[in-house]
Amino acid sequence: MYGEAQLGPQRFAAGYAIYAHSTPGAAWRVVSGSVRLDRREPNGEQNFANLAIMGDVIGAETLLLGYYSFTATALTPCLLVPWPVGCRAPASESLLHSMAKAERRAAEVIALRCGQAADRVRHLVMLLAQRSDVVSNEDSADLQVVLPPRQDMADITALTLETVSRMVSRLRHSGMLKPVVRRGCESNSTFVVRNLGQAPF
Amino acid sequence: MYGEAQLGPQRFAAGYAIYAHSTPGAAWRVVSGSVRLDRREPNGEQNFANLAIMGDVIGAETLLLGYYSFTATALTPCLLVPWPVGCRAPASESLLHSMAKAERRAAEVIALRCGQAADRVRHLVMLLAQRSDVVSNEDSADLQVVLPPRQDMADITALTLETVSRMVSRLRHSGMLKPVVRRGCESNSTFVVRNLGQAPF
DNA sequence: CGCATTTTTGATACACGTCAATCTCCGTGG
DNA sequence: CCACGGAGATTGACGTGTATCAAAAATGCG
Repeated sequence: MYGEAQLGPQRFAAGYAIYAHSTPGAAWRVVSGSVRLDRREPNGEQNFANLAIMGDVIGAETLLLGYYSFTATALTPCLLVPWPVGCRAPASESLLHSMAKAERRAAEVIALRCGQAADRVRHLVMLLAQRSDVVSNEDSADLQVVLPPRQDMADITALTLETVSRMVSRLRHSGMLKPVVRRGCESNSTFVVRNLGQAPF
Repeated sequence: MYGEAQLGPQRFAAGYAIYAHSTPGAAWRVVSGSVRLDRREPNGEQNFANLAIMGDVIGAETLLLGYYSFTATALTPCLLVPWPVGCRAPASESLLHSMAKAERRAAEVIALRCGQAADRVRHLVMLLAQRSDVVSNEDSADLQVVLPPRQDMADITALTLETVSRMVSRLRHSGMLKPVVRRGCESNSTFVVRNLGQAPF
């Protein structure tokens, strides 16, 4: 008997290939972290196709096809659990729920690719930012974010890694992003997010 | 008794508002034509969120929520039928099928927003092009396309309408798009598409 | 036919891409 | 412990593709 669906939560390190296009496997729900989905173009390239974050379901197409349509890669350290499992609600309702969420996520990713570079990067940061579990003592509105590598951020926003790097630097200087200090040096991927009076969107 | 789900196929003219965000209604399948979905931003604006073409299901979220999450507008004359109706397959399979298709469509729309302007417009044209029912006598590989207004094409590709207009002109001059003649004058929305040796995508 | 809307075309400006050099961070081995 | 090398990130200089602004042309509608 295959044990895939019975496996428990699974952790993946940043950059880790979670599953590959057209291989068999099951669906997962993203508990924490962020995942990029890529599709194989007719010419063989792998291009960014979608983004999954906390609460999103990935690989649902395997329930119908038996194999994955996309390739999934961990952008940041992430935790996945098999899906659907222990759904109290009927299967179709669970499906509808994740379908509705997927459509909203797709609309958000599409929105990440219009407007000026500064806004795109800022929106991406806000999308990835989560309420910080650790540093919740000082400012109640503070969030934390683990940014993916610059090249991945560039793929998501349809910018270049140089432009993304410049925009992240600008956000740091403006005070919106404050690097977290570990072992005496500032991380360039983990930040405290301070949403200073920016328009809610 | 409400008759929505029992209604038959329905036609919409280009530019017609099919349904509005947060109003009650049912789901539809697009039989022909193209539809844009918009989402209401926190600031009140309506922004392009997704594209639906032949075979896509729109408004599936109403099965769960009872109301629409997006606003739907006809980009070109289109024909919709209620969904799901007369599904021989079990409901969950039909759902999965449309979910998988929605994910692939989202990936395609995301891909329409990267690369150079010329490629983006060309890809959009190829996405909207259908095997022409009428003019199928001369060249077997010829397709036909009804282009949406330039402003809508601009919203979809994240370009400006001026740039889109220039790219369409360029495609016309390159011979890829040939305007259909009606009442003696060339249409600027209906074209015969000739995929001359361009890369398969 | 005349007016409003959409589309086309042109001139100019600038935001971002491109290319390249430098810097930081880590792991490896002497 | 430090030297070395590779990968990713940062910063700068410059060119270009597209946005912007503006005007004319084409189209559709009453």
